Amino acid sequence: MKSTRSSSPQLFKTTQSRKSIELLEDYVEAIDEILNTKGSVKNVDLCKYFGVSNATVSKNIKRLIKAKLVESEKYKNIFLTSSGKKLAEQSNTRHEILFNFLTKLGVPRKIAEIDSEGMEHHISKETLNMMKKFNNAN
Amino acid sequence: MKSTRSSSPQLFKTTQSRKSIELLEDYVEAIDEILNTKGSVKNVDLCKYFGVSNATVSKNIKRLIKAKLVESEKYKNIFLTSSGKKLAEQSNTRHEILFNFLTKLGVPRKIAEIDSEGMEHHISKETLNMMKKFNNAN
DNA sequence: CATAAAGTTTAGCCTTGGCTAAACTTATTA
DNA sequence: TAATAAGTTTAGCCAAGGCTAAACTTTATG
Repeated sequence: MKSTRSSSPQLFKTTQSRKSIELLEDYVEAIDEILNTKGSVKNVDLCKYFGVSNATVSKNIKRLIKAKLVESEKYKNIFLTSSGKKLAEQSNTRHEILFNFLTKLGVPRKIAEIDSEGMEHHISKETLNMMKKFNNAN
Repeated sequence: MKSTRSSSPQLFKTTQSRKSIELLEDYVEAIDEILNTKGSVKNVDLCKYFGVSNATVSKNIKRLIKAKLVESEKYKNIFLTSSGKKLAEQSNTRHEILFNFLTKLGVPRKIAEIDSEGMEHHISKETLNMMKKFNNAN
């Protein structure tokens, strides 16, 4: 019943890089979603989505461009590159599996949405596969 | 089957504060664990645990002291205050529920350990309760 | 018990991801 | 179409959480 866990020094990821990957993933997911709902994406859409300032979005879009995940000309619309699209789809799939899993577990949709948002960057392929199995069986 | 999720602009937490809480929780958990295994905690123990430099630990310990979660005199052992202990216990409980849940779901221990480490700060009370139920039923 | 080794803190640097204010561009509208 | 409004970028700030190198304290050893 208890199944005590072992101490886990240094399974801690290289924090700097991990965090910035999270940000990139969140952005491509958001851009993909906004594209699918309103057809185009600009700075202001992402401000609203993330609840941050226009300056912050502008800065982060530059990071995405440098990472070759999005394309955009000054003052113009924001697009996903093909690798941006690929990443967005991967993130989305993960997100969906997790969200479905939580709702099937009995978590209310609203809360499942928040939790899956938070957890999605911290789940291994293996765990995700187990969740998929669970989803299919329930 | 699909159960599409709603777009979730601005369920994004106030990132700055959230992150620093995560750090505090990780530290009190680590301190608690080290205390329970080797009886005392010093800078070097936390360096090994987190895989960061002595300078980083020193700086973070100051944050913990400012937050009244630990007590420590210069160059001396590190202790948890009563609120530090309380926080450590809460974090531990969460961690354990999550870890047990993942293993019961079929995730290998090693991976469950890593994943629960990453996810524990992003799980709501509600989801945790569902996991507890699942644990008891399986 | 003096000196070397080990451990801790401090100083100063870097990057990330926030912010506001100001400058600049695009869109609207009188 | 000129003037205003709306949107975007830039500049410059801040805090968090990393780092190394140097200073300082504690512990161990010859």
